[in-house]
Amino acid sequence: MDRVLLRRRGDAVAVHEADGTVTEVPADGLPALVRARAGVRWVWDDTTRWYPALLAAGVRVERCADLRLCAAVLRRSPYAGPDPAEDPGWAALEPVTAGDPALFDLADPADALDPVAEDRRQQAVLAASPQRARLGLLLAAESSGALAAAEMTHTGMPWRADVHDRLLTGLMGPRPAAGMRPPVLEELAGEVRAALGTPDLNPDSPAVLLRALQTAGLPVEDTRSWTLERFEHPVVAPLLEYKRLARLLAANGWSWLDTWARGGRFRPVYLPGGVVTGRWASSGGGALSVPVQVRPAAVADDGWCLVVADVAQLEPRVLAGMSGDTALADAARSADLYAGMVDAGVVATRAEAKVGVLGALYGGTRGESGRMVPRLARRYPRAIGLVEEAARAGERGAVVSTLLGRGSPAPGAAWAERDADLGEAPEPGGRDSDRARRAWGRFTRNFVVQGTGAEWALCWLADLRNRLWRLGEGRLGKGRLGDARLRDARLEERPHLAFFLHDEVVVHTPAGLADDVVAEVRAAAGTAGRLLFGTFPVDFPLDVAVVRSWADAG
DNA sequence: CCGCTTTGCGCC
DNA sequence: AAAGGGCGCAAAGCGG
Repeated sequence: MDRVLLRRRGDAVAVHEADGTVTEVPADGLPALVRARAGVRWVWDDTTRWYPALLAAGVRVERCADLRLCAAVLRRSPYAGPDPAEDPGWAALEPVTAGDPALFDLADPADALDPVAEDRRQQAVLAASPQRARLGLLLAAESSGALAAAEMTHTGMPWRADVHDRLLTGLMGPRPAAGMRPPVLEELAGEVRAALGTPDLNPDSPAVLLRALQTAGLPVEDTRSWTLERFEHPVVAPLLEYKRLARLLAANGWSWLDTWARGGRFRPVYLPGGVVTGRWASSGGGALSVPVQVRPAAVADDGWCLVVADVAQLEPRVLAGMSGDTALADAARSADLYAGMVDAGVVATRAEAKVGVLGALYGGTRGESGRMVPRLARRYPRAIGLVEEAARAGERGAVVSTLLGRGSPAPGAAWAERDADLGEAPEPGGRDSDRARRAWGRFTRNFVVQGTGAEWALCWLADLRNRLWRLGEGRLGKGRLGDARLRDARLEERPHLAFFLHDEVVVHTPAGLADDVVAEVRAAAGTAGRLLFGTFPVDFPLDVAVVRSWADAG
């Protein structure tokens, strides 16, 4: 496959071919060049600096290598090892977003880096890796994720502001003037003030509210809703309702609509590789926590629908695969892994199975979770052994790795942070440091599973992205649009990814292709399983729904 | 006045 | 009923 590197040269772009020849095109000629060369893997410093403009010009890229993201993976990977030859500028390079001043900055730090040398270095590191196949897959998946992320920001999630507005109005009354409370919230605030005998109380202030609650005789140390729920007092009901609505107003109210859901689309900014485990982070709009409450506003365009798919119990299935635990994989043969554990007689109830598995993944030690884990360890020694070993490694300060070779950060500054998080003064005798060590062990325990789960999801997304494109190609070519339109059919005119969150995707598709999309979503999950675990028999069943509104899924 | 931290809560 | 991992965000609070 051709590997062609693009490099900015003032107003032009230098095009470096695999055979070493270099040509230059003016920047505005790039979309045509990229469109003309299907099948190329485009190598560039950072997808966020190249791809949005191509998408805006109607050009979709099939493959790329994102040197920034790949450098970050290699920097920490135990399959690569530290490379003193890396220019530290790569570690300092930040992604950019539209409207970001850095985009228009003449002194973009990316331009001081040498992508040709960096690509050569990365290829050499990969070639020397003892786990070349896995690490190569991870780099490809990470880069593909960068493409998918840019595409989803470009196309956005269909979002009906009118539906969202009706929903808000129905819950809290009409939109108030800036800085005022909506009527229902004002009313609830009044009830809270009356119940506490504090006519001037601002319920938005936790400190003030806490003092008022204590003065009213409630023995609380904080104002969290699950703390309040424990008490019978006239203030509890209106206060909980106030908090629920105030939260919705602040996080996904009218100002969120104004800012993030303009033009009929919600366009979050995804940050691939933004979490140490390899999960994506997001910036702006709170894409990682779109409350169930507002999902009715995500409605497909007329004549289109949403295909919503999520993986049931991704992490325990991934654990079965990476540990080669056939007993756990047997339980995972069931569409409900927890039910599979009950059927196998490991635990008595589904609830026990769930709490036990979560305890194993997160390091739960107390309560029912702590009691369940030893039972699971007897039945699933390889799976539990893998996470226990990851925890022990973290406790002694060692680095752990995902299946494909994403390395955990070394403990160091983070240990000090963890101590600070616990909010306790250092004690002589090492109790705090033991506590920090165990906390780090819980992190590394979870890292290997969460991180490998993120790798599965990346492979799923990458394969699905290509399948959706081809699906659009075939149907548009044969069908309604005809050959002339085919070449010009943009991403947003075909079935496309609209949203992604850890283990869930939403595809926006012409209604007539929905069944094909469902098949492709399932096929892509099969691909991801084989890419990570080969022939090891672990299933990744999906819950899939074809709906008009996101709220109708699940 | 700004910018950072804390609090509380949404998601997987 | 809460616990155990990972996040982002808004408002309030606070220090400079």
